[in-house]
Amino acid sequence: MTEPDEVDRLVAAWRTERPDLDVAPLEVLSRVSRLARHLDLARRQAFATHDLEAWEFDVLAALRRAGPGAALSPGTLLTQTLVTSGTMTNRIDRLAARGLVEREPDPSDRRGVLVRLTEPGRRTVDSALTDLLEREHGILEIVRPEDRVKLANLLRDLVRPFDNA
Amino acid sequence: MTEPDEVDRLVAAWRTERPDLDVAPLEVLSRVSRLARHLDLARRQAFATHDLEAWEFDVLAALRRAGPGAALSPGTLLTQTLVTSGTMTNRIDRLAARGLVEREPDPSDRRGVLVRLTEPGRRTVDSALTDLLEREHGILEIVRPEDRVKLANLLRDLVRPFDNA
DNA sequence: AGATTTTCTCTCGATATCAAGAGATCGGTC
DNA sequence: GACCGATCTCTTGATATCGAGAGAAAATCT
Repeated sequence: MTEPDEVDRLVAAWRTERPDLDVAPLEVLSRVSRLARHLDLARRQAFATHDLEAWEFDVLAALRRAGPGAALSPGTLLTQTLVTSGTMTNRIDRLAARGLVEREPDPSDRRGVLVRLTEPGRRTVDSALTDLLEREHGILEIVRPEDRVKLANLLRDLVRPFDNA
Repeated sequence: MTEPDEVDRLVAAWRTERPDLDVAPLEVLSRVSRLARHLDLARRQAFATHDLEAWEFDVLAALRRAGPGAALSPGTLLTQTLVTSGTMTNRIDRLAARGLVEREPDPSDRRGVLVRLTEPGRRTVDSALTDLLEREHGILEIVRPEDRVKLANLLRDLVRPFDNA
């Protein structure tokens, strides 16, 4: 251990007040939560340069990953972004108002709608992703390459039970 | 690597659509964000048994860590929980309405208020923490004890730059 | 002392989200 | 071929949060 961080202080405080409990899990899981919070802020900053909110990127990125010319249903998008259907309707509305996506009727299901990335939408998400990855690369630089792999593998083990369930 | 997870699929999709980019950072940082999301849900479930919302726990836990008989100002609480002052006012209102905390005037600053944990509040946060740690211990069981330490140390290195800034 | 700046909590208006349900269509079954 | 549950998107109402600012008291400066 090098220098104590906020979680070290948190854990120490709990050990004083609740010496009966084993608070060791916090050493890992509190750091995961806190790091995620900081990453969220960093993402927001990276996207702000491109006039993009974090939620906008999430939706555009899902469409971008689907490949050129692909169009996804709101249902698919909401399972990928983990929001409710009402929220997704609202998001698509606003993205369409900005001209970043288009809604079109699903030819094979008259209940359904397909959301397609426009050319400006593609350009926006592409440049935002480039920026984001640069910034994230900078965050990881402090960890040795072989430790990044180790980290990725351990985190995969921790996430898998949730993904499956 | 054992079996692919959601992030493996995400990374593979980006490598197909954006072969020009180095998406390796996502292997670590996307997993951090996703794991944090799942941990949030798990926390909510653990607290639901105690009729407690996650935000209620955050406030009560900060007070509990301050030690028996301690009372904290709203200002201190909001730096610890990273919300705005308007939000903290609302939270204290509701916690006080439930009888879990009490507001009292700050004897040394007439602008100020001190928030104190009531006895029911202390009991509630204590039992919720016990439950939470049990659940978190279960989540970490899949990782070997020495790897938990490794994980904690690597995560500390990643978080530290943010904590300092 | 008086004046100015800072600090502290609370109020208010706007907004994004969720949960629940409506309306329409699809897919399978009798 | 008509029902009937399942599925899909959108609407609506409630709520927690944020951001900006008000009001009061403290700290600082001249």
